[in-house]
Amino acid sequence: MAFWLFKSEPDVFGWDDLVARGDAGEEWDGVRNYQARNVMRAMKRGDRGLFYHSNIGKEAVGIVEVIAEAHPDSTADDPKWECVNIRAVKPLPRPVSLDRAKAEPALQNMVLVNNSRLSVQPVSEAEWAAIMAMAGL
DNA sequence: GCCAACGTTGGC
DNA sequence: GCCAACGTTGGC
Repeated sequence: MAFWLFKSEPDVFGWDDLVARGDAGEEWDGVRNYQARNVMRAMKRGDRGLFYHSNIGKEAVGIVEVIAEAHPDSTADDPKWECVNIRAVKPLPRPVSLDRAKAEPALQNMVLVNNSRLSVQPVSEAEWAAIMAMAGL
C-alpha cells in the first residue's frame, strides 16, 4: 500500500465535508496541475492518504482511503484531467500541524515541508509512520 | 494583505 | 524552443 496527501482549503471543502459524504466519498476533482494529476494516476484502490487543511489550520486532520482510481475529471472540459475518489476513514486524535512537521527531523524531506504548492503529494512509508506517531495513532 | 515560489501562456 | 509576463497557491 502507498501513502499520499490531499490538500484542501477547509472553508471550501474541509474534513467535515468529506465525513458528511460517508462511504460514498468524494470525487477529488478540480485539480489542473500535471504534477498533481500524475500523483493521482499512481494511486491504487485501498491506498491511504492524509487530509490536510491549507491556509486555515495548516494541519493534517484525518486519514482518507482511495476508493476509485484515476478517471477523467467530471468537471473538466478536457479528458486529460483525471482524478481519484476518496472517503474519510478516521480523524487524527491529534492533528499534525505544518509547524510540527517542519520541526520533526524525520519529515525534513517531506513534500509538504519542501514544496508547499503541490496540492496532491506522495508520502513515504517512513513519513507516514512518523505522522501516525505524532498524531497519536 | 503581501509576496515568494512555481506553473502556464504566448510573443518572438 | 526560449523566456518574460502573468496568474495562482499558500505560508506568513
